[in-house]
Amino acid sequence: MAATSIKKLLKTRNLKATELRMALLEIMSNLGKVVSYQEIQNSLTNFDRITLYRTLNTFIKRGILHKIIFEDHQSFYALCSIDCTTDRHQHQHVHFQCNQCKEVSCLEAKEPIQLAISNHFVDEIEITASGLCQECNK
Amino acid sequence: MAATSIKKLLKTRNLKATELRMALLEIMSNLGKVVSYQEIQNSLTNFDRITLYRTLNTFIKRGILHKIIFEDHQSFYALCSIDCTTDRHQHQHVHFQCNQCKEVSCLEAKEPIQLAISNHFVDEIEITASGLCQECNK
DNA sequence: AATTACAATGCATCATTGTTGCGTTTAATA
DNA sequence: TATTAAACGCAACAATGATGCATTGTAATT
Repeated sequence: MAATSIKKLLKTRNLKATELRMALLEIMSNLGKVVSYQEIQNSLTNFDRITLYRTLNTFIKRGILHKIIFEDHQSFYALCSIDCTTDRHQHQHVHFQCNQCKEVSCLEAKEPIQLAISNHFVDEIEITASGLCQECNK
Repeated sequence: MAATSIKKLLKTRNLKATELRMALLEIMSNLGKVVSYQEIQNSLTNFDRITLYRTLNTFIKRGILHKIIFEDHQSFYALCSIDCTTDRHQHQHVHFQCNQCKEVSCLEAKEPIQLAISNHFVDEIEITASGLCQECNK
């Protein structure tokens, strides 16, 4: 994603194009995958921990990023699809973590994921799976 | 669960029946629901934080408890079904959190949950959903 | 019932992350 | 360029995760 596109994205969400925000989105789009909090920290230089914390939360709230939590409490972040808005995240995918290489990926579902539970109103569904990824399964 | 049953359970997992372990399992089985880490701490008296931490981890490793993590990093714990062993957790259910009362429940699936991803080996699947529970949806 | 072995505890210690308040700085607009 | 609200950066604190190690307690044996 070019710097101008990033600025446009931020503008649509009523967010100022600050240094850390630009750097973060550039890293995320360059890596083009799900990244761990660790990776984000390692990729950034001269940043304030609290600002990063707030930036991530802001991005999640505004539908720019989404967060995935696995059993070991590690947080992962991924750029949202174009459908996500400030109001609502629209995810139709499964989050998969490879037990071997520990990489996380978003696997798009072909059909909307449905889940009916009697007498419950189901708002959001999150599916995480683990096993071996394409590479490690060879 | 009676004290003798708890002792038996611990014995089958090669664990000593210590005070905290007995107290923890008694609380879990009395409450008979998914409990948050907070609730566990509040229900216990005179306990060491690190011992509790290790006890929970031990129980998870031995297939006595399973842990559920929601977006807000709060941990929840539930007694495993009888099928879980030291080697492997066997869960065929969905974890549901109510957005209103914040209660978490395990909803048993009628059929085994399957998920096929091309070229991946899928080992474990975890489904979490949120919305309104039976009570709050009235 | 006393002895023994080792599992489990309790304490110290440190790291990481989450969270909030507040004064200062900066981006975006006029 | 001046203005203003948003965002930052720092301080401070809480909660949890994690490990080492000496001490204690459980469970099996004698």
